Amino acid sequence: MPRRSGCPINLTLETFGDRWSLIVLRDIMFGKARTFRALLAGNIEGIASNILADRLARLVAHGLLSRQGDPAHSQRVIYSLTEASIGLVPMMAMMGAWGLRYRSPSPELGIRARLLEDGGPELWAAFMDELRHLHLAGPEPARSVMGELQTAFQAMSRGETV
Amino acid sequence: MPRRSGCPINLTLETFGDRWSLIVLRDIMFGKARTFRALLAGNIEGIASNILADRLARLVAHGLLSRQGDPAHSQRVIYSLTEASIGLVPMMAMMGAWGLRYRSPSPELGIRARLLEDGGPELWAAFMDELRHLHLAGPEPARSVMGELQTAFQAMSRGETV
DNA sequence: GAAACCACCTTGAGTTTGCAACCGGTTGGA
DNA sequence: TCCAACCGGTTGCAAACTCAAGGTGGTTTC
Repeated sequence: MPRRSGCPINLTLETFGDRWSLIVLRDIMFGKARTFRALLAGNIEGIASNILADRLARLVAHGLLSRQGDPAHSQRVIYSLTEASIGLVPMMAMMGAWGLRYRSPSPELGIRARLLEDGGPELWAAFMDELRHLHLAGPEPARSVMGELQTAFQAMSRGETV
Repeated sequence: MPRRSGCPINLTLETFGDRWSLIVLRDIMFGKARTFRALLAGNIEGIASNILADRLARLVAHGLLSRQGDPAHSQRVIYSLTEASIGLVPMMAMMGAWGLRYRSPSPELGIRARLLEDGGPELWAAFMDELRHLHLAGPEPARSVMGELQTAFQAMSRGETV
């Protein structure tokens, strides 16, 4: 694949500079969906199946996802994050923080971005360890950032102030 | 404009989730190009003029750039960053950091990403103050991050180790 | 008065997107 | 043994977008 330039920002954009790739990664990262059907059904933006199929293949080709069969279900395919996509956590946090500040998201979806921003590098590291446990068979971490995000989201959905 | 969802990451993607918008912002932010011609000529990825025209208009419409005529040259247009696009500095730093780590950029272009990552929030804040001075008539800051990046880039281009 | 420069537009071919319907194979329950 | 539900996708199609090349009308400089 010919690169437009060797600039790091450009290389990042060439990898997932479109309107869907990061959405798919977000769903796998925060939404716990790991299969084609789960991603298709769980996506709130309403991704089309052909676009999802294309992006999953592309992300696997770029090394941001790995693809393995489920031993129990011969036709089920499970997608996992890789070290490269887990490395996107800080960038996701910053993107969420920007959207939170300048684009007025819905409150219950914005709370996760706020927690992720406020937590800073320490929380990102804990979350990345958790993702390594879930996707790369890393050791089980003491802290569950996923649980904290989930709890805050549910509280917010009930209309509480966090 | 109908939003696909209220998720902050999605809203961010809807604003500049394509292969060129951030490239244009990068050139204005780090490359000091402020006019159509300068952006067209200075862009190392070879952006086409119609794409540049489209993205400039779109970025202005989204509030990421402002557009003003040059009093000295009636037909010259000068584009400036806004508070919202200056707020992208941390995200740009993170994107550069990811590209640096996982995409092996060219050394002379990678050095800026490394400096920006290593500098952390303190350096980002200094850079943002400098951009406010250059684009929003803010007070002149004591530190010139732009100069530091430039110096490092030139040293790297000469083959020195930084 | 001519040449260079200015922001941007037009054209036309090729690519990508989004939607809806569909596919053959697998699984779990009756 | 049958069947409905589920599995990861694929196909056809129209609309939208992308791109390079070349051009536009006007302004500034020499």
